[in-house]
Amino acid sequence: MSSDAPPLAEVLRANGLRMTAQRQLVLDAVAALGHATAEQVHEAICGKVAGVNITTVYRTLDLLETLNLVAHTHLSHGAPVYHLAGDRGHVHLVCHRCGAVDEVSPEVFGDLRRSLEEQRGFLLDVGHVALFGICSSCETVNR
Amino acid sequence: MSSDAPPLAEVLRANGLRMTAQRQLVLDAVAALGHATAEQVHEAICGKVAGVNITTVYRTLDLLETLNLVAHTHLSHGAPVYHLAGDRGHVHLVCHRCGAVDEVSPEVFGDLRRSLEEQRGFLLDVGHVALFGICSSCETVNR
DNA sequence: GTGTGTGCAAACTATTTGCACGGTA
DNA sequence: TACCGTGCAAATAGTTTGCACACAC
Repeated sequence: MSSDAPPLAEVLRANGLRMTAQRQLVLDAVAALGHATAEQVHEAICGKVAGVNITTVYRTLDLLETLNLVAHTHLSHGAPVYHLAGDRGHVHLVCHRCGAVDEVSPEVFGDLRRSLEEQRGFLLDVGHVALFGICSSCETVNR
Repeated sequence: MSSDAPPLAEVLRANGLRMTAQRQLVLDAVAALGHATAEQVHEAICGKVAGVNITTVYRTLDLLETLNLVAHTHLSHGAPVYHLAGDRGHVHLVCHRCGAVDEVSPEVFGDLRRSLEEQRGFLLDVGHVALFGICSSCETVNR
């Protein structure tokens, strides 16, 4: 599970980049939150230390994505959601009604992936997929 | 194919709304474009007649969606893409590399849908799904 | 004539960019 | 010391809202 904590300093170093507190904070926040928007990451960091700018969060998320430490997915309203790249391959289930985000194993995509590749020559990127629908809670509660 | 052109005037009338040139233009543009952002719809209309405001396009798309004449899907970068509600159920394949948008029948979701419902009680809304990956063109051309 | 729909402009949210300063290496 | 990274503020993109006028009914 937590076997491969990303060696941030090393990765940065290897790319001629510098290790900074902000970068560690952003990476930690993403890891802690599971999946979160840039704004949510910013808020989480502000809860710990003051003075980290939202701009820096955006830039750092972008950087971390380039370094393949985090990845982003497009959920509902267009706010990209970031998560650890190690989590790549998990699929988001977004509830239309309550907005809850659940995750499933990409294994459920097995057949679909094969079909798309055969029928369309389309190489599905499972890690970037968001599925919409009604979650079990909402389904039970209402109507 | 074009058997069920939406009777816009009727639907509007039935809801106590008024028929206007703008509303017809927006609906026509969505139908003609297949899937397009609000801005693209606006541009398409401006190509025909001048003087239709982008604000009106947004408002009209929203209205047409309420009337179930069009629906929107979230593709890549956060700009919602509108299409005829009759097309609902088609699935978007978005290419990470070239941005091309292809469509497939929701039938390919058959098994997945069943799995999600059984495993998670999640009712998949196929019409709102966008899948990301590499399209056949990009796959062939470049590696 | 009456009230809805539209156009214009401004407000708003989310994100990006420019520039000077501060901190890492 | 040298240059990268950050903070601040302004710019940008996408979308929404307020208000007065115009048009559908």
